[in-house]
Amino acid sequence: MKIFKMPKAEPKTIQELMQRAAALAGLTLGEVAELAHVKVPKNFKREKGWTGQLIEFCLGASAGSKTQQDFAKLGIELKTIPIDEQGKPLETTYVCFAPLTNIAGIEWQTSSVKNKIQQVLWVPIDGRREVAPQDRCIATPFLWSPDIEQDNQLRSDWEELMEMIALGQIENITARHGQYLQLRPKAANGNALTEAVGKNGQVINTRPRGFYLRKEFTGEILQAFFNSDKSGY
DNA sequence: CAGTGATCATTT
DNA sequence: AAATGATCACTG
Repeated sequence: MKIFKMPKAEPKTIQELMQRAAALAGLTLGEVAELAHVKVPKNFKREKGWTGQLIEFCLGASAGSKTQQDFAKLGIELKTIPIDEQGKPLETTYVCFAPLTNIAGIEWQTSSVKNKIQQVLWVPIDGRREVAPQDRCIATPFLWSPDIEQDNQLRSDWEELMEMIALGQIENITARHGQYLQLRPKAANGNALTEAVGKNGQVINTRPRGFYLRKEFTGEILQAFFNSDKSGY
């Protein structure tokens, strides 16, 4: 049984990060919140990113809204993911904003999506709505990098979506496009607007969009890990 | 407004 | 019941 202690600084090595993460396994959000001296919301209607921020804090990620990975030095992105009793994801996973202008010449290999998910520290957490947030248990965190097949799956979807954007078809893209990577609105509300390319190449205003990993995709990642999990948790 | 962290809630 | 489209809080 590992005892979790709040970190004072950013982890300097992957080993240090993974040790901190491993120490969170089995704890409830309520227990972790107490260690962090914060209150657990009764629901997430008004604090949707609460869990992610808590885990960031617990692992020593530097706060702020940077476009880079959470642990840039280590090249690792942190993602909490809500799961059900079978370990299946309950929500899609937000990756990053989609560029809607000046996208000529942009490529998968250097894209924000590719960069963000090169190496992810997944922290699966019970996300069942029938369980009170304070009682939701943290499962075993694990490190993942896309294999060739997964990279190809995402690249294929990404190229399809980016081509539509480049051709001024942004308004025709729905969340139904993309088998593993989808494009959905990502904003504070429906009034938020940003520039994009219209049907005839003109500048139009549209709702900002973000890339999301479908549950089918993250579900396979989780399943692959749980099937080989030797942690005994 | 753009970006971080995501889940909510209406529609299908 | 599941997925899409909408939304919440906070920081530069």
